[in-house]
Formats: sequence, structure tokens, C-alpha cells
Amino acid sequence: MRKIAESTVRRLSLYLRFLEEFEAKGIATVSSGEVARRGGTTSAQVRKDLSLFGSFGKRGMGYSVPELTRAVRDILGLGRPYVVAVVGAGNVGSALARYSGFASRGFHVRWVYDQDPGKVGLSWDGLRVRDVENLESDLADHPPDIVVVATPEGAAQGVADRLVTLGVKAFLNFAPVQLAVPEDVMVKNVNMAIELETLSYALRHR
Amino acid sequence: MRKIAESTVRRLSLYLRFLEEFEAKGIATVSSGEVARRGGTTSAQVRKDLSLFGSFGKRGMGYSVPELTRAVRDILGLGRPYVVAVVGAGNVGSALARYSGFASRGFHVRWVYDQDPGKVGLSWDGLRVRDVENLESDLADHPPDIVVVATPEGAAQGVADRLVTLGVKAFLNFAPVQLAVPEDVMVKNVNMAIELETLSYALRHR
DNA sequence: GGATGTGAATGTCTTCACAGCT
DNA sequence: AGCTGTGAAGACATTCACATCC
Repeated sequence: MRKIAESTVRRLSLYLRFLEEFEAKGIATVSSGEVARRGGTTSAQVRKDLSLFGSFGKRGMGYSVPELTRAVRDILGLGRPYVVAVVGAGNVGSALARYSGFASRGFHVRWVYDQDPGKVGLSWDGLRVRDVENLESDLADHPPDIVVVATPEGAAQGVADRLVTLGVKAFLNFAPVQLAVPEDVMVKNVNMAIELETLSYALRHR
Repeated sequence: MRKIAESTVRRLSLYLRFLEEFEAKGIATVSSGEVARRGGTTSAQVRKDLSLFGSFGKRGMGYSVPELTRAVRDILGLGRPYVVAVVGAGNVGSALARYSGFASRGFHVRWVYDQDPGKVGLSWDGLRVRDVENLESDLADHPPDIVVVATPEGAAQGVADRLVTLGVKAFLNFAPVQLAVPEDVMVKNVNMAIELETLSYALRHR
């Protein structure tokens, strides 16, 4: 399949949320315009995004909500569950591990790690915080699909290196460092400082 | 000033982090190539990003770290402090209110609100959680520069409306809804589902 | 009639490549 | 010689507009 822009994937993920709402309300069909209005974009954009993956609508009719929902879920790879590990049981790790929105989309946090003996052994919603020493023994056989890195800055690269060795192919990185990983490993960075600074930039320049 | 792409602003914010590290290490000058390598981009991109705002380097020499750091901080609007309020004292709100990285960049969380009487009155690192009823009486005279919306989905729009009325011009929205606000109000959305789903998309399509 | 799907046109961002300073 | 600053070229993304089909 042809290369798809990340912006397209992000919009599909956004549309999916609306589609799930429509489905929950029992709405049978939607037009590209309705999805667009909800998502703050244009009907042409919605149609183009979808058309990159196939023809899901009926001319004159719009899209069947259940069919399109299933199609988008499938495009996004949500047709199967993902095992997630969180490394770093600080503020961020704690919030993520407890966040129920993850599981409802098929992302199951099965492991939480920390280095601090004061945190190891604590139980969060039935999930025990384990010593980061156990990474290899726990995960060597079945590496998680996705690892959330929520360690302090200094520990992130070392943890990532160990997990890459174990075969982890996708990281969601909250540590404010650029992780160095092999070509075939994906890293998605989330950085609150950047989000706030785009706001401060905008506040200043208007 | 000409319109600057958000991607440029995000990169500048990233460069700033590296510049601050270089400055802390006492490094006097950097080239665009050094910043680029650190940030996973190209030297031409770094020079172009900076040139949109002025000429900060010396040909043949590179950029003075202290001068460039100051310039980028200024571009991003970080020359002054920002008062931040957090609405919603759940997992996300709690993590953000306690996150020390905010204050070090000049973003000072001065207010935390929740609706739940069980949370109101709790003290987090010296910051008392207040009842969301008090929004107007607390903030009418001096609305915060930025409000972090970390409420449940259903409460977000109502809270945003009240804050817009109070004069708030910038929101960082963690609630998974598209907030409707006037033209001159900025909303930056942060949505973990989207981040995870760009990863699941990538895991599926390779 | 009404909404999709899609080439073509437009707009935006990134990369190239080199003149111009130090 | 080395590195910046920047027009020009190229790549990429969005919007337009309309033929096509239900």
C-alpha cells in the first residue's frame, strides 16, 4: 500500500471516535460533511482520507456507520488487542496505567515497572508495579506490542535499549529526550513542553 | 510577521531544549548541523526555521548558544511567566498539576478545580483543589493565561464556555471532544488515543 | 437530487544548492 | 575553509470541481 501521511492517520483516529458515537446513538448513515463538521475539517478532506483505503460509501447516500466504523478500526489496526507495558511509575506512568480509555480501545496495560524500591510492589487497580530489573525475565518470551516510556530523562535511553533488544517495535515516549532506536522501531514522542509552548507562541504573536 | 507553520514552532520548542542543555554544559557555539542531529532533522531545516525570525548566526562560525537560546525563548513567548489553571483533578489533572517541568519553563499552575466534593479541599504540593463553582469568583478579575481542560468528556464544553466568558484565550484540552470556541481563542488538543492509534496503524502496515 | 470518489489545481512545507560573510 | 541565509526546486498535502453512481 502506498505511503500514507501521518496527518491522515491522525484524522482517521479522530473520525473513529465520532463514528463510535454515531453508532452508539443508533445513527445508520453519515455523510462526509457530517463527519467533517464534527472534526473541524472539510468534506473533501474526509472523502480523500477514506478513499486512500477504499470505497466505503454509496453515492447519494453517504456511509453506513457500522460498516465505516469497522473499516476504520481495521485500517488503524484496532482489529486485535495490544499488550502495553509502562516503564516509570511516576505521575505520568501512574495516570496512564490507570486510564480506562486505553483498554476500551484494545490497549491493555499488562505491566508497570519502576526502579524505586518505594514504588515496587504497590498495586494500582490490580496491577502490581514491578522492579525494572525484571524487564528481561518477564518479557523475553513475549515482548509487549507497545511500551510507554515515562521514566526520568536520564533513564529513558537505557530502558529503550534493553526493550529494543527484547524485540519491542513501538514506543510512546514521554521522556523529554530523542530516543535513538533502529530503523524498524517506531517512536512517538509526547512532550507537554512543546504543547504549552505552541500556546505561548500563539499568545505572543497575535 | 508572516504566518509561521505550527510544525516550525514545534521544532523551535524542541531546539530550545537542546540549546538549554548546551548552555548548561558551557558550550559557546553550535552549528545548525549539531542542533539538527540532536533533533532528528536536517541542518537546512534548522537554518530555515531560524531564518524566518531573523539572522542569529555568524557565517563560518555557527550560532552563539546563549544568544540563540535567548532568541528562541523570546520567539516562543517564554520571556514572561504564564498563569495556568487546571480544571479536572483526575489522573491527568493530578499528573499535570504536580509536573515540575511546567514551572521551570515559566508555566505556573496557580489553580486546580474539580466538581467532586471528595476531591475539593485536597492539597497537592501546596495547591488546594477548589470547587469548580468558584471559577467565576476566583478568576473574573485575572483570568489565567492558559487553562488545561482535564475533565470528563461531558463536562469539557460547559467549562470551556464559562472560561471563555471570563476571557481565557488559550486552552490545552485533554478531554476527547472538539471544543467549540470563538475565533480568537486557541485550543490545542492532546489525545492519547490518537497517539496510540498512530502506533497501531504503523504496527499493522509494514 | 444528493453525496461519493478522484484527477487537477492550488497551497504549503521541505530540501537543495550556492552566494556571501567571517 | 566553514557555515549561514535564502531563493528556487521539489515533494507533499489540501482544496476544488465535476463526472459518476445510487
